[in-house]
Amino acid sequence: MTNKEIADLIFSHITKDAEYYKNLYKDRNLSEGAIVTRYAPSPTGFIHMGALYASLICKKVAHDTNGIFFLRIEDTDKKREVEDGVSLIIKDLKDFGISFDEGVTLDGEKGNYGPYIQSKRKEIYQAFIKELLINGEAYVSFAKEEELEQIRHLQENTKARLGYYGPYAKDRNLTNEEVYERIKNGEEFVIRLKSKGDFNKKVVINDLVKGKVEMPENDLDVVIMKKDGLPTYHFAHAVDDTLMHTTHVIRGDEWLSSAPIHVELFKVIGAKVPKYAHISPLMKEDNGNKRKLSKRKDPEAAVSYYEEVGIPKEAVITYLMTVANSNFEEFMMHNKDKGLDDFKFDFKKMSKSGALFDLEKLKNISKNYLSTLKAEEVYENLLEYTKKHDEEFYNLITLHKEDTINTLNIERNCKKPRKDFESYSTVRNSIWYMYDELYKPENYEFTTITDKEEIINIMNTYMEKYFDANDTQEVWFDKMKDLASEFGYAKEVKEYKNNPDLYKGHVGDISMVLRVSVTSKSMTPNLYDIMQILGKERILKRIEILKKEYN
RNA sequence: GGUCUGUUGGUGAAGUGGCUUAACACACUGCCCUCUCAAGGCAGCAUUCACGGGUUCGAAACCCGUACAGACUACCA
Repeated sequence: MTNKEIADLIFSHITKDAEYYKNLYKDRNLSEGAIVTRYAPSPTGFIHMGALYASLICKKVAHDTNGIFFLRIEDTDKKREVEDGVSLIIKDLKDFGISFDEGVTLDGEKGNYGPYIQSKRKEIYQAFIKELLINGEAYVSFAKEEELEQIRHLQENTKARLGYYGPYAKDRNLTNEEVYERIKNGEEFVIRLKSKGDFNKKVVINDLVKGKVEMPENDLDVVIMKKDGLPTYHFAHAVDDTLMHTTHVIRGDEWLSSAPIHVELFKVIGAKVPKYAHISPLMKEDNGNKRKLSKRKDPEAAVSYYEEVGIPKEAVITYLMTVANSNFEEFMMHNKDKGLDDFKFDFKKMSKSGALFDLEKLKNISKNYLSTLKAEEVYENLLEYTKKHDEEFYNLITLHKEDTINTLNIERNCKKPRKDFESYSTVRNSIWYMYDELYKPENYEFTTITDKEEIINIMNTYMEKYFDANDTQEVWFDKMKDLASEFGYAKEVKEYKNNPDLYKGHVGDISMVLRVSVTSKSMTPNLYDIMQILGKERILKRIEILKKEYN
């Protein structure tokens, strides 16, 4: 009995061969040096940081070279699949500006190399497998779980290498007659690669990130088709990336160890091995050890965390690129007018070891990013954020739109803008006192001058004698000096420091009285601007509140 | 057990045999500036690159070994 008869028995419905598909999916006509990458997740839930990181790199590399970046869904494990998994992936990535030139979309597929969902490619994989079977490159295996376990025990006891290979791969030697019989009897089976590799010989992987890695050749008879007729990752990878003409496979470094399997698989289907880049994962410190950032254990690993805290997507992307390419940060520092698109990604600048995910650094990037926005932009984003997370504040900033924008604009339109906010969620805590509705001081943070009578005297005198809403900042501050002088405080801080005995304090102490009387806070942005926004009536009202408290 | 990979301050890192007395950035500390704050400026923070050998006139860089950490070793990806 021939191999072909076995192949026909199993794959009676497969009429096309590998050659057919190879001819069907012609080479992409791309310019010299164009890189084709793919992001190929399993639909097992929402996107996390590590996935965003990997897809960002894939996209960047492709687009830097006028190449193609496509999305393929690897759903060959039906047990782990999650409902809406695919749309979750697409939406989450889109939120962060990661979109695809080709592949699976929210409404159908786009591109000429589909289907892009592996479960829809069953016949394609099977055509390749059928051919392998006929050529004797693969074989039918009936080994059950218990049998495999036995082999493993034997290997452990005799300190042999684990796995289904060489002398342990008994089903290699099954006669076609026996195979035929057992299939006819309805016995379950898988298809395994009949490996020609030699463990004592080396394969070299020229990895774009890890460099030259030498490993023993694969000699494992790995499963290429599971009993449900779907391929394993290894085989699907070889077939898909051949047919879809992926030039660079960028994936997590947990795959590096199985690269020899993939090299053999590409060879056995008569295809060229793509270039590999095995990237290191984002890590997290855990009891003195590093471990992979985990979606379940670490809240900051969930992409939704940033939306909730109000850290802009742009900051997250910038941070990830900073981690990905160590020279990106310096590039941005020296090219403030340029953006991510102007930067050229380089695998050589990727770290070989996993970086600890640094939330502090991300916050700093976020803070800097927010400081570059126009007040109106901050306002719009703040509206969007509070609408979802802080309805009370949303209503207030909607009602007091102009005041809010003016407040956000304090010391913003200048060379060295303020960097008060690290996220949208921290804005309210910084400017709440600008809203009468929220202004219910529980604690006046007076510092040097704390005498209640003195404070009220200063405020009365200021309002009666010095206040004028039309003053420029310079005039206003000169008046502050006069006010200080009137109460026995030095006009200049230096003057006070030189002759501390001559004065009760200095002009700064007087400003502090005003600041706290009007906002209750000792730390605020420019006082002049704050008072301009509040206006005379509201300032007077606030002084009344203070007096009530202090009488 | 086997096979790979990694290890430079608290963190991310630069570094490709002499320009290194180890960039830069975050964090931290101090000073300056200043009406407070946020910034900004300046300075400090690894006498040394996990450890031990070797090669060399010269090593963080090259070689060997050890330790530690991580990955893989599924009909999961």
